[in-house]
Amino acid sequence: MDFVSIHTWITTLVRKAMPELPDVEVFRQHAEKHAMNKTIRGVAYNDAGKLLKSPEQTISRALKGQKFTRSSRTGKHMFLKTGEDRWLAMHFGMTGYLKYWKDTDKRPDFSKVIIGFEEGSNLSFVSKRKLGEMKITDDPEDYRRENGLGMDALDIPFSEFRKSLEDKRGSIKNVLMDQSRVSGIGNIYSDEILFQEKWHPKQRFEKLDEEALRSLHKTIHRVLKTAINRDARPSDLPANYLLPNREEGKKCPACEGKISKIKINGRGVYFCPDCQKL
DNA sequence: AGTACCACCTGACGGC
DNA sequence: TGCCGTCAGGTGGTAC
Repeated sequence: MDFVSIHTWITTLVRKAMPELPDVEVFRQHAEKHAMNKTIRGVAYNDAGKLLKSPEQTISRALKGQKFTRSSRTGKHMFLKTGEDRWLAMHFGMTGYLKYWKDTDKRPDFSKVIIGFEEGSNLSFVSKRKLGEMKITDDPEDYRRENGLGMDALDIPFSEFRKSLEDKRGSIKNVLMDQSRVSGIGNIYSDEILFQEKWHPKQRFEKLDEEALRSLHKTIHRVLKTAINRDARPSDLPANYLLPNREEGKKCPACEGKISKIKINGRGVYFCPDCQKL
């Protein structure tokens, strides 16, 4: 193994916190497993800056002395209930994640907000950059409406899927990532879905027929579910998936071709030009 | 309406 | 070793 391969291998291993739907679902499960029904002693803020969309005081007041009693998620947004009509809403931007920890030497770097429980453990909102958000809302459903979020990509039945996209036009890549129609799919997983469906990213969405739409809907569900079952670690996805090989020039897992990279709206898009023809 | 591009932020990495 | 340019999975706004 040469140096470049070793380097790629290491970055693949340590790469984490890719907050699209599967990642946020794993954060939610992590919170559900560790952080529920424990009395909150207080909240500490560390360079949280513009992450906070509610004042520190509002967040602290909503959490202190309370317990998280429920969790929910829509797309890439997650919610923890702290009281009657009080929910902590979180979005993780490009680098955020949640981490439950006990010993001080386990505190993650870049813990922007630390929720401390009376028993001595903590839940960190970790983010290297300040692109995510945290706020208090009285109802996740209102929050969803206010933010113009479409139905969750994992929950949406086919009839709703078809309806919410019926007048939609443009590249299939952009359509999949439009959070106002179907929420939760980002740049990474849209690449995987298109690879599985063998659509070129620039395929016009409006050209898809009923059968193609049905297949797309099924594949969205399958890909997201598979990722969640593997803790949203791209390197653990099945061998016939694109994501473990999402790198320019790498061998396509389905044919003898090589993976290409193009730009769409300034985002890096990876696909196999032999499998995914326009 | 769809697309391109910039801005928001800041760490990580490659090249020199 | 260090400086500098480039890039990154998020969203939102603007201009065409």
